[in-house]
Amino acid sequence: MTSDEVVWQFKEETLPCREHFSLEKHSPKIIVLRVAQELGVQLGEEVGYAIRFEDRTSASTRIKYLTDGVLLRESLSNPELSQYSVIILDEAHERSLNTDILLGLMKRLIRLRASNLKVLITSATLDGDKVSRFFSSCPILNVPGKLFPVEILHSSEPPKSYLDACLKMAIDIHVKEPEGDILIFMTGQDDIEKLVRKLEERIQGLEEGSCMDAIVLPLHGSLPPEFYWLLKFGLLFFVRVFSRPPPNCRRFIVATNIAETSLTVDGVVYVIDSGYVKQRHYNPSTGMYSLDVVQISKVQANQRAGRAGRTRPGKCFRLYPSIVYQDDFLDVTIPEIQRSSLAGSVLYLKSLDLPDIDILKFDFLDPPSSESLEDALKQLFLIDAIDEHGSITSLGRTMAELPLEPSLSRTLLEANDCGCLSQALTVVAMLSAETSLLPGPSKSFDKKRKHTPSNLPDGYGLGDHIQLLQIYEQWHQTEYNLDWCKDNNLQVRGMLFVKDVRKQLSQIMLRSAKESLEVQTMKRWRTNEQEYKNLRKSLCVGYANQLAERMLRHNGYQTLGFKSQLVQVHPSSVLKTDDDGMLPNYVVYHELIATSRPYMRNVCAVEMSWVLPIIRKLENLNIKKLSGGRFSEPEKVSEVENSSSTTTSISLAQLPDDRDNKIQAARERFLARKSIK
DNA sequence: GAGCACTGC
Repeated sequence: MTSDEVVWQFKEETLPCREHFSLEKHSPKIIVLRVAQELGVQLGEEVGYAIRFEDRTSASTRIKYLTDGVLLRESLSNPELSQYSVIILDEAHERSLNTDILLGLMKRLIRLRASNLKVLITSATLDGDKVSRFFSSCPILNVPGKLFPVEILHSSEPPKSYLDACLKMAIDIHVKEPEGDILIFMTGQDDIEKLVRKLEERIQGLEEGSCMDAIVLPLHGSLPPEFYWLLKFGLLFFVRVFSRPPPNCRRFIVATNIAETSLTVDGVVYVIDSGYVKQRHYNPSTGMYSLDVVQISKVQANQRAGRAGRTRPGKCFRLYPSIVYQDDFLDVTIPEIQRSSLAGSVLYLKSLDLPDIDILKFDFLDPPSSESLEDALKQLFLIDAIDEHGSITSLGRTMAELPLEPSLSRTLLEANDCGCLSQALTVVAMLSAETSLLPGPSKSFDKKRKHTPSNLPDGYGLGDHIQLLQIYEQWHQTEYNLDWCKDNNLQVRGMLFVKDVRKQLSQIMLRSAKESLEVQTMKRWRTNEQEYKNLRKSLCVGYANQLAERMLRHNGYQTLGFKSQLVQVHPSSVLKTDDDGMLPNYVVYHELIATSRPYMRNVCAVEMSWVLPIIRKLENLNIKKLSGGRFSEPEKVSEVENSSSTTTSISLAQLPDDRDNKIQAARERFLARKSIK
């Protein structure tokens, strides 16, 4: 369950207080409040909820609302989920990684608990027949929607520049169509800001009195959450165009796909759909993530159109021809499970110890590629979570209990042995919130300044992890002063999240902590030199699969792993060169991300003596053993033969080639169009 | 020299 329409259907006075000003996090809370009210019971008694940092349930709870992630955690300690007699999986069409795993687990549970468990899967758009087939032809219930009709109009040909096309279309609607807000779907913050500026210019250029007033509002994830409330209640604090408030004022809302499902804006009558979305995609053969602009799916296109028909009949203007929609768009969005690294999920499933389940043949609604599973096994082996036969180790079991990616869990366990657990907890928590810490490109600031524009520490040049640690330590010394965050350009929301995560991880680690964390915290918060070293060593163990070696007389790096890549340190890194201008010989990285080039983001210097045992382990890696004979090393013949022979030897379903081609073609078309303007 | 769609355990 994520933030939901229901949020917006409540009156202001029923809203609970908002600690951290985080709206999304509390939406289940609001729904559950309504249910408790209607049943006339106290929240937390018969009706309760559980979300990441909060459990409001008791022994008397009969209806429990929880997120898919929390339910997965629960099945870790009770795989039969015996405390529940009915499980409703909501929003299944969103196909989150967690929901997909739950669908597989539910299929097994239904078999095991046929007599005393009922499962209901609800979905706005998911293909009912497919799910029914998956669950051995279970019955399908159709509940008709309550949307008003939406007229869909396609452009006759693809635009040369979709930004300009959005601009023109929006102005056209404003001049010609009767009142009603306009929702424009763009791909990212950058384009949104550009379009907002252009729209404002154009609107100001319109003849006074020729049409109604207008206000242009951006809507994307990095806006402060307070903004959503203002948007909701029509309070116009972004009044830059016309100061006169509604009713005689049209809102232009320029949004990312956050407005597709997560947020509903009342009053939208017109939708402009660019047909594109930004999507993160993991490539298991390179271990690299990329954030690409891709064509949306038919499901997404229809979801966007539906946003026009929530209050009255509306219109959706698609900036692409209907033939493109018909022939080029995928039917459904690629589920997250086919776009992510699976190390965490595979470890989780292995730790469940289901005797009747073979992880590599796990029954997914849409199975991930075998390449992706193979990649996950190799990653897990290198960090000692599974042994050479693919069985989970006791270390792996502890790792699975931590709500972290396996590399970070491994780092914590190693740090526990090295006496720097407190520091590692901080680094790991900081990394969990990393993207929401720094407010991004500060255009108003001096661009020539390097790296850390403020008084923030520099990690002694040893790397970004050390810097993250130092930042949190400084914040700690101000007794978590929120003004300090603002002064240093750190997002308050992000820092508070880090504090929550750190606390949660500490509690889980307490069970296996070598030295009481109390003691560690009592020690001075200033980390000493030996602790920095131990911390880097722990990171090296955790990131065994994310190592890189500098090339000779060159500051480029080569990743050390099953598939070597040429990469560079991301320019935002605080890693420093030595007196000869050279970067460290060995580094670990948090993430490989392909943007203009393949970059290592969040880099930390490590020593060769720590790297050698890992290289030895890499040499012993045997995928055939790891997968119980399911996968085998590609035979070393020619490149072409090689790839065809591996595909045929694999029994699991692969991504259909056709789909990959479609995605690639769409990306190329988009890039071509962007470069034209 | 570069850039961050969206969730959330």
